[in-house]
Amino acid sequence: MALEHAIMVSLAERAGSGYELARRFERSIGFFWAATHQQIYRVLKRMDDAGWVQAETVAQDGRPDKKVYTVSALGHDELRRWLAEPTEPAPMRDELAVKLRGASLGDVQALYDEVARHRDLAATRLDGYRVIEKRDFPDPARLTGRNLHHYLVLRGGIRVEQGLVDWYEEILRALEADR
Amino acid sequence: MALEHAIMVSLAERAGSGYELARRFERSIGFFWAATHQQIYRVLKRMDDAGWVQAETVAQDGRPDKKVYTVSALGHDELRRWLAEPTEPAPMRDELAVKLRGASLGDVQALYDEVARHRDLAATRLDGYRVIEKRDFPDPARLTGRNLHHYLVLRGGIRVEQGLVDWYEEILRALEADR
DNA sequence: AGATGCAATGCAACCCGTTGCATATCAATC
DNA sequence: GATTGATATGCAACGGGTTGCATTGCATCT
Repeated sequence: MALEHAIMVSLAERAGSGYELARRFERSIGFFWAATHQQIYRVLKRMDDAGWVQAETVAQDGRPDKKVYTVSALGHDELRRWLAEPTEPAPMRDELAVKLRGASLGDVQALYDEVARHRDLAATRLDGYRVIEKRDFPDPARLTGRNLHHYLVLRGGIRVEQGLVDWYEEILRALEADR
Repeated sequence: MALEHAIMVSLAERAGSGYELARRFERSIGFFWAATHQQIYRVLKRMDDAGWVQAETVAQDGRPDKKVYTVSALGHDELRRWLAEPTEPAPMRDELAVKLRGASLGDVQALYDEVARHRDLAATRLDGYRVIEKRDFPDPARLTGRNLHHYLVLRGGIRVEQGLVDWYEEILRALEADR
């Protein structure tokens, strides 16, 4: 599984607690690899047992203690091993596509509305990505190394969302013409 | 879950056995909702117990018996209920994106090769979709109802794969420029 | 004659993700 | 004074997906 490795990639960039990781997964990393705090805590513990990360308890004033995790040498070895390993493309899972395929067995107008809703959701996410793109990568041609890689991941998110928006609008146009 | 409903959508189009369904999931339906034969057999049994489908054992000569499943009235009710229900967009899961984000922690050249491999895989899938598009939907403007819906699902597959190919090529160009 | 492969169905074990719940501290608000 | 909300961590149960294995019959290939 890749959750361990996604967490280590994030921790290698900057050490952090489970709670902080959960918030990172809601933002940047979570755009292409989702995880809840329960998953993260469980996996962090497993990785601690395996020696991939080390925890340091940090007392804070005005807040509960936190455990700040760092990737160990063993963890870095594992990360390199995993990075070198080939990755199989994940099979697609699109529930809306299943509903579209079965649309004529139910209420086509309801599906139309649902597609419009998904279009709006995707357009909102796309806007969010574009804001990050302009804010964090104003001059993409000059990027190198890690920053370039981060930018390219964001580009993937933008392309996927744009593709979805275009698809949803094609569906809406076609369903209107079929009414 | 949607596997039950994906199976019912498929069975509503045409009755079939678990084995036949497994092959359909390798082709058309599986493009946007993957399932193995073990999953399918298990779920078919569950649906039979729930009364959503009915099985009829059919003897064949030269081949083992098969159980041909049909969607029952109760199953159609459940399908309509599910189709009317809102669908939440599934969170993305892209392992290659995680590796790209952590690329500088490992061998960047190996990642380059891996991206090239994924580009080739996506391009092959895309070609397959385009063949189906030309063969089964030569005149998309005239499509209506169920055929239109099937076409629109295929269009989604084409758009997604094309988006991936474009993304992978952007990555390859950028990594070359960064060498 | 033996091996491979396809058609056809199924069990069992394991892992992962989801959901619901629980707990504690402090700040800010009502 | 009580409630909400953020910070912070965690357990337990359930359900779905994955993987490995098992069986039977026939056809075809070596």
